[in-house]
Amino acid sequence: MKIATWNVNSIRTRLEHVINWLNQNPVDVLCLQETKVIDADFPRQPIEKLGYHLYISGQKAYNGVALISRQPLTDVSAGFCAFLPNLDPEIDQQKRVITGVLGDVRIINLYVPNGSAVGNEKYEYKLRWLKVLREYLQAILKSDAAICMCGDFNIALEDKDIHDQVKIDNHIMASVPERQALQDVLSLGFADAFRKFTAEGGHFSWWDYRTSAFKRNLGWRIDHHYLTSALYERAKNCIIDVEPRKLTQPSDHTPVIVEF
Amino acid sequence: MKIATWNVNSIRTRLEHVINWLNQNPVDVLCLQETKVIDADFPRQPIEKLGYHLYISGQKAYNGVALISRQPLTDVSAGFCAFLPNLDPEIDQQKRVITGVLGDVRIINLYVPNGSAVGNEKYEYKLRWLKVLREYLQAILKSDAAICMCGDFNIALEDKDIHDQVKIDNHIMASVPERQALQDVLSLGFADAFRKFTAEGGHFSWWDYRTSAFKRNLGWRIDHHYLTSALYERAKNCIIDVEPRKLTQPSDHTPVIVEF
DNA sequence: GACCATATAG
DNA sequence: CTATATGGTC
Repeated sequence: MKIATWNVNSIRTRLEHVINWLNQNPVDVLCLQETKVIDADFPRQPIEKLGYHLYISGQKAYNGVALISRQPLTDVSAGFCAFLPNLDPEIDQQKRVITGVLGDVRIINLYVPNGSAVGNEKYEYKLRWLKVLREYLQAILKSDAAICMCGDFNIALEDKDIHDQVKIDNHIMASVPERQALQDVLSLGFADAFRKFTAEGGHFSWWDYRTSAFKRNLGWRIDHHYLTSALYERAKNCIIDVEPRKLTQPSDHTPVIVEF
Repeated sequence: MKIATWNVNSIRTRLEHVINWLNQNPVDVLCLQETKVIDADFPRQPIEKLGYHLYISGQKAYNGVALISRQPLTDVSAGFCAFLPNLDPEIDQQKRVITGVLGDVRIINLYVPNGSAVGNEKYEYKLRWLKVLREYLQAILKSDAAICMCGDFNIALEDKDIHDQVKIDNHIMASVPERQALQDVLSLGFADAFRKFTAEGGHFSWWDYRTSAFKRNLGWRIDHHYLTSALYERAKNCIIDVEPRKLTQPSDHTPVIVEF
């Protein structure tokens, strides 16, 4: 089973890239983030014409997540409230969570808030959101054992996940509080699939559009697959496909694929 | 000598179309309107690399005219005030006029105000502008005999220059006062090059982007070459090239070419 | 309908 | 730098 994650930065702008990539990379599930489109306007036909099933949770202009699956998924739901019914539903106004089950694996597709800059309002929201994510996973873990939680986490846990031209100190996506908040999430029993196979740094999944960051390979590894232990044991490989970032009008992120 | 006029509706968006068209249509002078760019940002290199000389008068977002010429032009100037120094310079804030001389022909490239809707403020400006144009031409006629005045006039002088699905009565670009204002201009001694060769209606140079107007051929002939009498006699043909309007991301106007 | 400006986000 | 929303123009 192959599960990929890709922040496409607008599915409508990136539709051709996604279709071409799926044709060349027949994964079982492709998790998209930043689809940036309401459900009614999602380009559903072109995906389904390729033989995939589609599950989406989008909004206007921002955020938005989608699951593209070769086989039908079961128990699909969007938002934290699906597993935390007592939660203030306001947390699900931003469409950042969608989940479904394939075989014995629950896939959780996340678009973690970026946070803008350390200390501001959006940063506080990011930390609060990660706390809710932890509760959400606790609820899910009551019923599901094999979980693949993937997506754009907007956090690089280790300095070696970040190019060396940036002052990491208190930088958004690398600050101690957000790293700690993510570690608190992972402490429920998740491990980074990529790090099972690759120890060294210099592997990135996101390069800022600005300052020719990709050309200079000034990237960050912020798109992850976090697996519960039994699934982590089954992981056969986890690779970053840099090719789509080389295309014209690329997303600033590139796909990451785990195989079981 | 071939002189073309083309409202490109943004030279930056249409640069490739213009380059391809020039390669396939080696005219002596191409007059552009609605370049929509300040002079500093005009894509000068790609035009000059093709072997053309470039003379521009642009502004931010709106209007803007340019002369693209195989040979250098002489006596190039922009704005009405170049020939009417006592005029309030405010009239030249909108970049709608550029002129230059090739051989014995003075080319005047115009972007006549659209006028928005009959009776409103912009319409009054259009009528005032056409009065100033008349004075401008009177000044030029003191020194120049052979004049090719071309561009987007935003006026269809005859009903047969307009498709038959529109209520022409008092319609902008067809109202009596603006037609009269243009006739007053032409009465200085100008004649429509296109009508030297083609009497029938149904020939258009502009089709609204909306309501699939081009597909249904619901167009207007509002882009013209008006020639002084001696030059009118020398005119060998005048044709509308509809092809560029068929391209993807086209301008809403298409080129018109006169040959002497 | 397509373009530009501005604002916001990343 | 590359997206989207809104408002203005044609």
